[in-house]
Amino acid sequence: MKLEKINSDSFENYIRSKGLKITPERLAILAAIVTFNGHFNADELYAAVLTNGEKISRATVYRSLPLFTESRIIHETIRCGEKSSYESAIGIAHHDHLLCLKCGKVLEFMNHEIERLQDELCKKYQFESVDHSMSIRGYCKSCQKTND
Amino acid sequence: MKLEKINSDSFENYIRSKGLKITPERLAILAAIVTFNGHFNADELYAAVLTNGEKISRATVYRSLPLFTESRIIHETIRCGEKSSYESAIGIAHHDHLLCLKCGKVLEFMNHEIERLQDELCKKYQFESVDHSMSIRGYCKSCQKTND
DNA sequence: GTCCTTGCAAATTCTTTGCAACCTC
DNA sequence: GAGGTTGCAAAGAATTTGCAAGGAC
Repeated sequence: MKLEKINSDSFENYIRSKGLKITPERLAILAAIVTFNGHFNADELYAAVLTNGEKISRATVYRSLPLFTESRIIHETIRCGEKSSYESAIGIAHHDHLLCLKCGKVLEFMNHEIERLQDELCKKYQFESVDHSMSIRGYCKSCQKTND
Repeated sequence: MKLEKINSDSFENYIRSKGLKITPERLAILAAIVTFNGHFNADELYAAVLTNGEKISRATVYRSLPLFTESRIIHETIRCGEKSSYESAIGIAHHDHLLCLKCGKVLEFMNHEIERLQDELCKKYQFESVDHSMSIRGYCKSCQKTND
């Protein structure tokens, strides 16, 4: 798939530009990241790599996470109670989140107008944006009824 | 100060409505929260309570955090690398964040238009909003020059 | 008096690190 | 071959929990 190729390229470029090395472990982790459509945490990523039949250690996953965030393959998203959570930044339309405090459901949405305002803001503050996350916490439709 | 009274009331109402109890420890923690203008984490909150001359245990602070978030006195904010971070939600105008990936600086801003759009979105999804956080990651003005 | 809370210390959970062997460039 | 990388197991950091004693209502 085209998108994946582009992304593995950008990862490899980053790695090389830093004088680091492409290893089978890192490629296995990248492959696992690509399979995620939504959010994942370190442990889920580790599990996904194992599921793919690759044997690596948890430490390697943890050590690779900064490389992937720095090469903008993934980014850290808000944590809502749990551990650090990441999200693949590739091949997915950017979106923001509505988090239900009751059932834990995550609704994703995308609003061009908000995106545009964010760009304006960055301009105003002369801030070079890399990515952003927005999340609204509250109660989803079905939890409002049962809300105590 | 008026604001503080209002907030300690809302905390006490919440506590009572749940059949829980107002304790000196909880009040000491609330008092410490009020002194924060910005962000803090569990340990900083614990330290602040001690600084105020109150002797409580770290476990009590951890156990109280959910109570304060549920009563909307504080809310969890995005974590950027560190531990869970909280922010007092009282007496402070709501704002969002620009996080510099290089120097770690946090710029705060507030944009009414974005707030308004968020409200619209919630309406559209029939989502009852409690609070929200938005953060834009990137490079601040001074770090762009030295950016490698 | 009942049931919630606290402090303590131990237990968990998540993440990082030291080190010797190993692999990439 | 030099220097980055890995796995392992141990170390660390943050947070949670069990339990007996204490406190709020």
